[in-house]
Parts: sequence; structure tokens; C-alpha cells
Amino acid sequence: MSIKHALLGLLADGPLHGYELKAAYETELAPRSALNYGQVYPTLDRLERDDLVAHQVVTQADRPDKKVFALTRKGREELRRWLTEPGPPEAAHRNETYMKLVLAERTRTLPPRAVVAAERRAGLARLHELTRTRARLAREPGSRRAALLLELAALRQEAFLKWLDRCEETFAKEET
Amino acid sequence: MSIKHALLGLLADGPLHGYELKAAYETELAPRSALNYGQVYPTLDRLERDDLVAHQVVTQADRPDKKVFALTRKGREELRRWLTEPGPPEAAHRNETYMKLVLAERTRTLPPRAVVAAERRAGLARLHELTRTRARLAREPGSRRAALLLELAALRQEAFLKWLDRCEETFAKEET
DNA sequence: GGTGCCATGTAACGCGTTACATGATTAT
DNA sequence: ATAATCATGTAACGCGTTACATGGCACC
Repeated sequence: MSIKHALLGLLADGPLHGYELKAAYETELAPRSALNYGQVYPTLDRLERDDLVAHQVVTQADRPDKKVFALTRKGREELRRWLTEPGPPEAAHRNETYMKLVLAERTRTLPPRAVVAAERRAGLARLHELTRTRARLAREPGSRRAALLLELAALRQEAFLKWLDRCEETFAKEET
Repeated sequence: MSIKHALLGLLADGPLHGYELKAAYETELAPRSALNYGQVYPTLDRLERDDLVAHQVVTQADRPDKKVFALTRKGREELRRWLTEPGPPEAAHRNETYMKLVLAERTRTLPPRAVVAAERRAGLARLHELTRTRARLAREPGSRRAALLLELAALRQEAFLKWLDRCEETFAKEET
């Protein structure tokens, strides 16, 4: 999930420069997150190299010069393609907790139960934190959208906790 | 989620070389996945640089030489630390679908509903695929563990589909 | 006089992917 | 013959992170 397409999307309504892109990204697309410049400018370079955006230097008397980026035809096509296609499936394997469980048992470093317990503690704490934040957000107007982000996080956290129960059963059953 | 700790874990029961580590990882820790060498060897290099593993070259008459890696004291400590601590929280922001919805509306490229529809179609297909694979797996003996991986994937996919319903409501409400 | 905003970047590192490269033995 | 397995790597690229570096203006 790169920021590449996000930048293309933000440029669709009109040219912007790096600084504005960063700000727009942080307020509109990923509220309460920080994007670093070390990512913005190299990404814009790659987009330009691939002919998805083009820039013009705007000289300003009172402020530093700025590079204003605009979508190319190809960039607009790529944006449309991205918006239309569903996102890639997440890899089912590469499950860090599963690895911990298997390794805890194999190496007899600690019982799998202990791993489940630690993850459950942390998971519950995160779920409560998400709920609290959501409640706080609900009192602000025009926050329905941002609340959606917290909702997915909470739903996923719940799924993870449910899964931990299954793990505990499965690993307990084969402990003999 | 790097493979670093996974390799440490696999070495806890005794020294192994790169090739064996790759095989063990693929069969035990991430069934049905492929790990590439371009990742195994550089990771081992870094682990050795950080004094978490150490290697010995074993000359073989009939086969190519191999480098056998073993945990150091520091490596064993790091493994224990990793097994004991809960995994890092996943970033709540950085939600690609959310970005698509906001951008679809903002740029009037297509209605947010269309984005939801595409994601839902793909999401349902993936959920069915997961269910099918799980059913197939259930007929094999000793597959309870591997089935856990599919279960988490399915639970998360369900959470995502539930969330899409919320998105549709929220974006429809503000469409006026 | 300091803080924060405007505006640009670079450098070093970690981790992941794909593809390239080499060469022996063993099983079909 | 040829395919698979054993065994080692390198190179190039993408993308993410943190930290470093520069400099002017506005406001308190």
C-alpha cells in the first residue's frame, strides 16, 4: 500500500506541490498520521519518471520556489484504474502470532498459552483504546468519516481476539 | 513483520544452514508460502553482524560447502524477548479502501458506491475461496494448525465485509 | 528572541520482490 | 536426457522509516 496512488488522487482536482500534498494527505486521507518528506519527494520523482505527473517550477518573490505537480493523461488513467480495481488480497500466511506459537512450543522456551495470554492482554487494551477514541471522536461534528477508520481497526481487533481463542484450543489439544 | 525472528526461532533447536532454514520456514511457519533466497542470506548477514547468530563453514566431499548458523547468547535472549512481547499494533490509518472512497467522491471519477461494490465482490470471492480451502484442508490429518491461518484470514475478511456496509451507509448519507 | 509555518530536499538503513548466476548429484 | 534437489549467493528496484540539512517569514 504505497502513497503513490494517494498522491495521484489528490492531484486530480488541480495541481499541488509537495508540501500541500503532504498536508492534504494527512488531513484527508489518513487523519492523525504523519507522512515524512523522505517519502513524498522520492515518490513524486518516481511518478514523474513514469510519466504519471509533470511539474513546473513556480518562482515566488516572498517565499521559496516551489514545484507544482499536475497529472498527465497517463496519470489520470492510472488513477481511474486504481479506483476501479479492488485492492490486493492480504497474504494469509505470514502470521507473526502463529509463528510465535509454533516456535514457543518447538523450542520449549515458554508454553504457547503464555504467548496467547500476552497477545490477548495487548489486544484487549488496544480494543479499549480504539473504543475510547471513537467515543471522543463522536462528539465532534463532521467526524463520521474519520470514525470509519477506527471502526475497521476495532472490527479487525475483535476478529484477532476471537482467533486467539481458537489458537488456545488448538494448541492445548495437541499439547499431549 | 520480518523473517528475522522466525530464523532465530528455527535455530533454537540446533544449527541449520540457509537452505534448511528456508525449507523449515516454508513448511512449519508459513505453510504454502515461498521464501526467496534474496531474503534469507541478507537477513542472516544482518543477524550475524548484530551478533545474534554465528556461522561455521562445513566442507562436504560430495555436496557444495555449507554455512551452518547457530544462535549466540544474545540471539537466544532476543528470541525470548520476541516470544514474550506482544506484536506491534497495526496502524489504524493507512486504509487503502478508505482513501479510494474519499478520492472517488472528491474527484468525481466514479461514485463511492462503485468502489464499495467492487471491493465487496472481490472480498466475497476471497472469503469463499478461504472457506473452500479450509474444507479441503480439513480432510487431511494433522492439518489443524495450518487451518488456523485460514481461519484468521476468514475472520478478517468477514470484518472487512461488515465494514464495507458501514462505509456504504456513511458515504450515502453525506452524498447530498 | 523563540516558535512555527512555508518549502525544499538528502542519506542511511531495513525489508521485501524478482530475476540472474553457478554447479554438483540423484531420481525418473 | 531432463528434472528435481542440494547449496550458495548477487543485483536492481520499490517502498518505508528516521534523521539530517537549509533558509526565510510571521507572530508572539
